[in-house]
This record gives sequence, C-alpha cells and structure tokens, in this order.
Amino acid sequence: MTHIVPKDESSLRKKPVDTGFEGLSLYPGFMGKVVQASLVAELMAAFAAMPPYRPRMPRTGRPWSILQMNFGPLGWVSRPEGYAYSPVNDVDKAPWPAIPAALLALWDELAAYPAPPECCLVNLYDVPKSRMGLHRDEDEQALDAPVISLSLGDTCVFRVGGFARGDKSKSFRLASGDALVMGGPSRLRFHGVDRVISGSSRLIPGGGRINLTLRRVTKPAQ
DNA sequence: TAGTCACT
DNA sequence: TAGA
Repeated sequence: MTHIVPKDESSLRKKPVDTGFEGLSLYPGFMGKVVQASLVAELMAAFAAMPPYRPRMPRTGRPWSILQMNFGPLGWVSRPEGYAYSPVNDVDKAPWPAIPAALLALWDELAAYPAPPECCLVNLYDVPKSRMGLHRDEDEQALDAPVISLSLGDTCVFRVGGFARGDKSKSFRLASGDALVMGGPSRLRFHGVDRVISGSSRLIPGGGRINLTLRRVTKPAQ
C-alpha cells in the first residue's frame, strides 16, 4: 500500500545547522509534530508501567533536579558507588522496556553506525528549576558511535564546551523535535542544560521537557 | 561533581 | 551567562 507522508515530515527540514563544532550536528525540527505527539503518548504509557525515578549523586547521595528512566537492553544509572549500565532498573530489578520504534528510526537516519543503539536514557525536566550540569557521556565502550539526542516539549538552553571542564563553552536552544548528533571529534565534549524555558511548548501535558538520548554502549561483534 | 551557587 |  502507499503511505501518505505528513507534510511536516518533509525531508526539506532535515538538514543540520552549523554549530561551529565539527561532529556536532543540530537538526532543527527533525521530528514532525505528528510523530512527536504519538511518541509522547507512547512514553506516557511506558512511564505508567515503570515510573521515572529521581537519581542521586554517587557518594554524596544528593538528589538530582530531573527524573530518569531508560529504554533498551542497557540502562544508564547513577548509584552510590558510581555510574553504571544495567539491564534492569534499580527499583524492582525489572528489565527496561524496548526502545520505541520512532527512536530506532531516528538512529537509523542519523547515526551512520552499523549496529543499533543499546540505551535510550530518558531525562525528564519536570520542574522549572530542572537542569543538568556540564558533563561528558564517557561510560560507553563504543566511543566510535555517536550519541543522538531528541528534545520534546519545552525549549531548553543547551551548553556545549570542550574536552576539559574549564574550557570555553557556548549555548544554543534546543526546541521540541530537534535532534542533536554528538559524534566524531565532538563525541566527548562537555555538555549540559542551563535551564528550561517553561511554557514554550504545549506538547507535553503539564509542561516540561523530555530528552531522549540514544547510545551504543558495547562494541558490536565483528 | 550528570551538584549548587553567586555575580554580572 | 560563565566560572568557581
């Protein structure tokens, strides 16, 4: 049968803008509103079965300002002894649900990597004060694979730096439907979220921002 | 320091 | 907004 492609899924929009960093590609509005809405509905159903939790910092136990969840065979978790990837959650040891198809499709379109993602980390910015300090995604073995992030809901002010914490950094906004690829020489750049702009999107019931981060964790077998 | 804070 |  033939498929009617919604107008907002036009490939005309699927071009990256220049971020000024080689390997860091921003695709504004990569995912159209129709797909965003169905993905949010799918996420809400998954959260009803396995509720997002508030992580705590290793050692200090200080709670984060965001909520987290994972999809996929490996989930990224923060534990008292450090960060880890785990096939099950730390609340009731149940396996994480499967990565939604729309996100696997996103990886296929943008990753240029010969293996699927193993982790989809979900960060929920549920209150106006939610933020994410500058950090690097460095707990993966497959550092040759890019990290792909999708923004849903309220726009955020995203910050990207260099390879040491003190390096010069700059910020730009990530809006709902924007895809960001951190790969190549930018794979290990420090990055974070300064703040979320409350009320900038009506996509998510009750407001807030959801970020979905796709990662390959292990090196694929040859 | 995947944190908070404070100054501009 | 950028560092401590």
